[in-house]
Amino acid sequence: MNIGSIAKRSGLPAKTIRYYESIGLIPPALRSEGNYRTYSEHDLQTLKFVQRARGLGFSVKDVGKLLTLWQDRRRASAEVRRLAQEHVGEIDRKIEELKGMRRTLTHLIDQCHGDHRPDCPILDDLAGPGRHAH
Amino acid sequence: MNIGSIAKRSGLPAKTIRYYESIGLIPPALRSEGNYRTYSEHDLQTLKFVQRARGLGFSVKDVGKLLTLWQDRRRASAEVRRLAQEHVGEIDRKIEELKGMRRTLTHLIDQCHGDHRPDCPILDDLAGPGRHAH
DNA sequence: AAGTGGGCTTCCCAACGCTGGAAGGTCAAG
DNA sequence: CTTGACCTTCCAGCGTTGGGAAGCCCACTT
Repeated sequence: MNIGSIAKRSGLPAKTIRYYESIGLIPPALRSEGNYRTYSEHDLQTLKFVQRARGLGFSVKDVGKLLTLWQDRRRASAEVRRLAQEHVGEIDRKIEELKGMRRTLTHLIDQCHGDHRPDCPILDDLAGPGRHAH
Repeated sequence: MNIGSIAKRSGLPAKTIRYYESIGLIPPALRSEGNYRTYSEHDLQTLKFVQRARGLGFSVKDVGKLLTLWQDRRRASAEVRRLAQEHVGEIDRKIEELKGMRRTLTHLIDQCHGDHRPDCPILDDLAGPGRHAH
């Protein structure tokens, strides 16, 4: 299986697969006589694993840890659980940050009549404190 | 006022201010005899504006647009409002994406006993369909 | 045998928004 | 005059790709 086929089947672009190899996230692929990367079904499983973990927002670094744990049959599930929980914590922080922005913005938008006139509470607020109460 | 002072007062690191100047987000600062950047109170207002807009998650590019609108006394507030609404849309998309990840992760975490044993539904799920350890 | 077209290779550059560091100039105080 | 804090420019890198150039490989047709 060449990189194009495994790319389609794993859902990861060929470029990304080469990148993951270059940074050591996945081991170097075997090469054919013509120097093409060749992949097995097992490699496909690995790449699918990576794709799903990335889809859940894990950093490439954390995906590396997960891969190691996955391949270690003696790992403690607590370790995986802890990684996942930390990640949920990060996600929660991001959500809260975004919600804060959202609150402020919608509040400002509500106050802005949004017509042809230049008066604009949004800009007024960005321009500095003391012009509007939140 | 040198860059260090305005950095402290605006909340933006000196490096960042130089960077903003280099990409044209803010106009080049006047220079002292010794080639130091010198800033006025007006510049401070501009930098504070930038800092607040960035804090609301606007991209540097959009901050540029907001600055232009801010300085144009004839602008229509509708333009600003539209920019802000688009930004809220982006924020909503990000929040939904994160919430989706969060849902999946917490579901998996709930199923993982998280002790010393190797059995781990989180990894089983990442490994793909049909591989559930039951 | 030669050509054609697609896939593969490596390498470099761009993107985002900074951040760090090196090498050196300026300034005020002791 | 020296020290040390501040400033200058330039270069490089972070993370995760995506784009594209230049060239090799392979299977197919003519």
